[in-house]
Amino acid sequence: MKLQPAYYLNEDVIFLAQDLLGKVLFTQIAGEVTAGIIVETEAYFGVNDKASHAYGGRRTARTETMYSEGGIAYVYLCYGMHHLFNVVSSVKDEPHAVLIRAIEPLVGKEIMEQRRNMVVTKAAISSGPGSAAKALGIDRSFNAKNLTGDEIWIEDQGLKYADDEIIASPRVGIAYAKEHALLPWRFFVKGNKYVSKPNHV
DNA sequence: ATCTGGATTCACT
DNA sequence: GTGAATCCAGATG
Repeated sequence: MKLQPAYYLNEDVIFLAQDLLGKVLFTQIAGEVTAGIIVETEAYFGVNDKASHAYGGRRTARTETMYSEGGIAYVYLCYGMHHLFNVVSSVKDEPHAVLIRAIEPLVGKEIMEQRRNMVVTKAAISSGPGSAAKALGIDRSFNAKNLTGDEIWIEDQGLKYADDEIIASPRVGIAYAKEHALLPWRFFVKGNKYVSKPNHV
């Protein structure tokens, strides 16, 4: 059920970004378990990706997390108030990562409602990377945590979306990356209401 | 030591 | 549609 370390060593981050759709992301904080089905991701293609913090092989205290061996979390604070959760993949020194952009609440919905101060029937509760992370209680303390531990992990519960239910489109919020902004490295589940906008092709 | 801007969201108009 | 909130990492002096 729980994805094992070998899964995260896959060097094809584009494949991984698609494969993670339908997997279930769990967190356990102070004994409270919450989980959601991953319905939207974005691939960040290591040193060759202008949109990546590790573009050009840049290594700093922050990006060092992405250079680690796959299977840990990379959590980054954006705009001073939003935590963005990424899955670090591939082998050591290959800084590939998958940004989790949206989840569909599955376990601990009441807890997520409290964290987000809105009812779970509202799509906005976990739509968009900042919201999804907040619903699951993820903050910077999760940075570099192992994804096979008991605080945060991902399970395969047998849910698999068909190819025609998965849509690939350009990524969001990275216009500064110029030509790389157009690469279809954002993946989401067609018609799922928790997918962040724009949710058309 | 100081400055700048971002892988965003929410509350208004 | 538009703007405000809000803070850390990275770059520069």
